[in-house]
Amino acid sequence: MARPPGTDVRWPSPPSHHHLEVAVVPVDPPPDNGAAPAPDAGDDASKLAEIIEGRRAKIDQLRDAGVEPYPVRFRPSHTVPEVRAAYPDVAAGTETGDHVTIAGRLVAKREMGKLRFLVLREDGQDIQLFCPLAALDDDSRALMDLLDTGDWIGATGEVMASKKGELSVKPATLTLLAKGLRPLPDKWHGLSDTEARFRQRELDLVVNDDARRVFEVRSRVLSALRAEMEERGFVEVETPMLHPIPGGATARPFVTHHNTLDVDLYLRIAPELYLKRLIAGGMRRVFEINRNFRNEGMSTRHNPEFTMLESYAAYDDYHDVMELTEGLIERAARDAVGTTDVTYQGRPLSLAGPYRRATLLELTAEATRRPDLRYDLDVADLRALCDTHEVHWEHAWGGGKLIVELYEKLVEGDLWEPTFVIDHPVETSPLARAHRSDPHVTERFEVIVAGRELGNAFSELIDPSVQRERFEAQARARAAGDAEAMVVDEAYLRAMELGMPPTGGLGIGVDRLVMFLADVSNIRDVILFPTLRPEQT
RNA sequence: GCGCCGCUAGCUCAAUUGGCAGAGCAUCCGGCUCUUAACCGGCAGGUUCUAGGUUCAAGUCCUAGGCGGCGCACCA
Repeated sequence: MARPPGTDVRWPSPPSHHHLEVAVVPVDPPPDNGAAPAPDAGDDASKLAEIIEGRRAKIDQLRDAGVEPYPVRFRPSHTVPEVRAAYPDVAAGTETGDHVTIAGRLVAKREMGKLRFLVLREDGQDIQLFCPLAALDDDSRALMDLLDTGDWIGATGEVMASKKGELSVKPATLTLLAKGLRPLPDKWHGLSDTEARFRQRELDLVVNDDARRVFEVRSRVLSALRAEMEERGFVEVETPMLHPIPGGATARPFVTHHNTLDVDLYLRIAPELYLKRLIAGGMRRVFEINRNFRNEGMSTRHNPEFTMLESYAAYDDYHDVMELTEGLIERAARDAVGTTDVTYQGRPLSLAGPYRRATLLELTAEATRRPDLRYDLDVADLRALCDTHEVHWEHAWGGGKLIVELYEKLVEGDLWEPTFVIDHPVETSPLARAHRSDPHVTERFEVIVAGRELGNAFSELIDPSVQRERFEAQARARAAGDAEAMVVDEAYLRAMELGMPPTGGLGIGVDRLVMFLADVSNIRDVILFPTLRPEQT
């Protein structure tokens, strides 16, 4: 929460991280043991307050008995998954003679008089603690009665299997590692309230196996992308998140302010311009995986901060980048889920290349049944075509923009299998170079998967004079009221004037790639702490 | 930004045309040495998201607001 001094994110307004917690139900402080004051035990919920108070009382009892409820260190000999893996089949009712020390969160207790069964969870895997009270030392037996689900505990004992064949550890000692104050969600139904899952991701991770699975997939995707890039000779770099002027994409930025410099800065909407300056400087192949921020609408596919992979490779054109894109997506799929043949939202999806390649113009011509479709058709004709298909248009738009709008409305959503939609018009592609054989379009592609844009790439524009003209056209659009249009970036132009080799550039939406591989439909399910309105009380 | 839907105990959910707010799990108390959604008995737990309104009576109907989900718009 604490921001570095001197920064102050002004948009959106800084959330109040320390709204007053008014204790409606008074909670007696623990008697004089120096314990921290109650965080917020006394919400309006009396039952919750009662539970928390009961657990505080247990902490007092523990301290009175000389047990530290929040000790400093613990050394397990094995993780729970390691124990499970090491003893795949212990015959029912047998003891192995092997002793282990394990740790985890207590997630269930089943008490049968003098025999107790505890369930310990670590790294998403459970193991049973088989606890005849007689097998425990005195301290552990006393501790047993003060344990609650949610507590972190350690256990040392023999690996065995119960009469029903459940792999178990029979502890001789139990150690409290951290006392939990709050109850766990329902052990059977778990936590299904979506808002609670997003706001309290830690709870989601404790009780929902699927949440853990999704973020494991995400982690493997990130590793796979890095491995593939490195194997292809790319160097990972980090470029600024604070930009003096927003650039590299058409999007509305977040504004912030630096106090010492007394200048407004923008959270980056794309790293593109900085990465290309590195290419101009002679770094032959670079990539960055990091956050971008766009101050625009939120939806199941858009979070205000999202993760992009961007890469630039000297000497390459967009055909090379298509090959790279296929390699990255295939690698991510294989490493993250073991196959390129996945199921997304109940429908099969093959991520194995090579992907279909089709021009934006031919796809749109087909969808509109206008084989004569061209970018230089009379604008009135194209506007009429938009009207026919109920596509909104504006007078400022030229033929390129009109055809792109038709494409997005009529074509994009229906492209299920991965498709390279290539050769976008110059009008909507200010940073891409003109096509080598068609002046109306650029050497650009978008890779579409399951009807959604997953990546965007082009043969980069490297001619500084043309780039200046494109910037100036954008600046005119901006002056005319287009808040997303680009501004002239002189520092970037200066780098291009130094000389930039032919370059192939790529951007892939990592969150969306994870969505396909984890088979989830809401981007918030692949972002640990998605942007939400601040909680109010 | 617009539309639709949702919000009831710590969690998951009920509550008939507007008629005494309930259950399961969890908690608390008692019992139980092979349970695994353990079981059995008992106690307790509520600002029904908020503020107004209609009504003899509102969880339920009306108005405004809050938060979330989904769809549309915008974008990656």
